[in-house]
Amino acid sequence: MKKKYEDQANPNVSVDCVVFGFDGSDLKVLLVQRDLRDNLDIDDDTLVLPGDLINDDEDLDDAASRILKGLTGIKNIFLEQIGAFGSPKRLLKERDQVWLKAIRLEPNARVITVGYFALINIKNYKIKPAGFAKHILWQDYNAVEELGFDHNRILNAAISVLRDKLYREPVGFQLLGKEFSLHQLYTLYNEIMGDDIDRRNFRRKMLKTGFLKETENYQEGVPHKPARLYTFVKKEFDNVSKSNFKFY
Amino acid sequence: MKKKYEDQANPNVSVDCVVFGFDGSDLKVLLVQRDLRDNLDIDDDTLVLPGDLINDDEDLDDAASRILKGLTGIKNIFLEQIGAFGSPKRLLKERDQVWLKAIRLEPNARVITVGYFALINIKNYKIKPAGFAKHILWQDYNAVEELGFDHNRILNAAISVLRDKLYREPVGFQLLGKEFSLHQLYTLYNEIMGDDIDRRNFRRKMLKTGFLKETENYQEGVPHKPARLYTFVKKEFDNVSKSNFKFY
DNA sequence: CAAACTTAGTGTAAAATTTACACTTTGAAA
DNA sequence: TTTCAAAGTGTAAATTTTACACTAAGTTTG
Repeated sequence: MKKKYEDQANPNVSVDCVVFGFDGSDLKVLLVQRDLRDNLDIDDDTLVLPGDLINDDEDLDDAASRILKGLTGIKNIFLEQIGAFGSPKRLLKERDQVWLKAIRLEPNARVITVGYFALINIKNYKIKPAGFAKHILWQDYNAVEELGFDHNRILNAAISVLRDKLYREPVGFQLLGKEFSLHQLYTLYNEIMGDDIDRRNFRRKMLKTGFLKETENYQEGVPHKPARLYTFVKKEFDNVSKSNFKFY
Repeated sequence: MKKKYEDQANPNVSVDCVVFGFDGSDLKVLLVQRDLRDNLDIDDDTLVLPGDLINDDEDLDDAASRILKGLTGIKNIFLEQIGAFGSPKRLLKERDQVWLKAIRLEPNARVITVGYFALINIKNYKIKPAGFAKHILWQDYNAVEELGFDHNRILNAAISVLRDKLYREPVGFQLLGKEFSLHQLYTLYNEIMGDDIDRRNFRRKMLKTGFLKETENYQEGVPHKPARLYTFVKKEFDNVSKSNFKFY
């Protein structure tokens, strides 16, 4: 099944997206089983990052958005480029070649890919069980094994960028709901940064800055004392960030 | 004059390099006057970043090295990718179109470019006056005006990356000679970071870490007390950097 | 309904880091 | 020998970071 738009597709440039999600305790990545996605009748359960060739008249960012829209149905996801991956050998694994020959008009073309990373709130954009569910899955970041193409490399680059951004930009909130408890934020940082952050110090540091606004709402349905929920106020962060604020 | 290797060139992917140098007081960028470089008889004094289409069998990093080797004659330059630039409109300025039509086999091809930035010690790699000098120049970073294509955008991205790296990685030493005075290092940071760093505190912070090794040499030929020269010891830095060391 | 469980929520003191700040020294040039 | 330019040097105050442990509140279980 060749894609219908492949006649506008540029054979040499693709985009691949690392979509991170957080389920409250673990970091997840969105992966695709490419043979199912592409309806191929080949023996290949290889997982890959969602991606595609770009169209000739399409901006790179737009290509990434298009791919994510196709997967999650949602536009306006937090999305940022992480760089280009262009080893001439990046498509030479045997199974990758089989896939390329089955799907691409020019399977031998040199393809460089541009990596993106996206952050979404898993609960907001639940993958629809029908159709999609067969070939798309949230996998625990720590459970990811060998992916197709050079996608492990892209994933590694993405996690570095994510850690870096978590450290100095208010991107963690993208992974949480609009309202969240300090504990959820704490767990997120603790999990992704890998460090062992002091819970009390974390709380104080976050609250002191003033960019977390207390709501009147509390957690519901939890089997313990419900935590107060907060929202992130970007305007306040912009003040703080000028003074070189660092998250943990 | 079509380039001789253009038959191996991939028409859709190029590489552009932002080469930074430091002359002791100002940050410089290496620019090329493209009509002279390409021996074109067109009325166009547009300056651009050094760059070229990649070859089909060539890694992106290698393409960047090739370009820099061509310009400076030197391999093993500090070189790092800063990302892909792929707006479909990036080549549409009128003068850019004239140039493309004069030089490219496929002047209308969609080209995405991968930006690199390089740091070199100006004194080590002086541009040879013969031949080169006509079309290549070190320009003060602050004096850069409108460049061809989307190269101002690439330059902006590069300076951000440079500042970021100077802040947390020992890359400043790439811009200096093997032996340097603390004052030279200070000037470099002060100039590029734009901040007003306290000289005494800077000295102390740098020395305390232990990755600067005192030599027995002093500046020569300066009309004042000559400063002691230091070298950077990477091994020592690697210890320090684990504890999340930050330059200014 | 009482006990057990789980997470929420809170303060302080010591250590480390950052900041602000000014005068003396040394060599070359005038 | 005077002048000039940068080299080189220390301290005290303020701020930030770190380490650390108990009580409160709601749910579940026996």
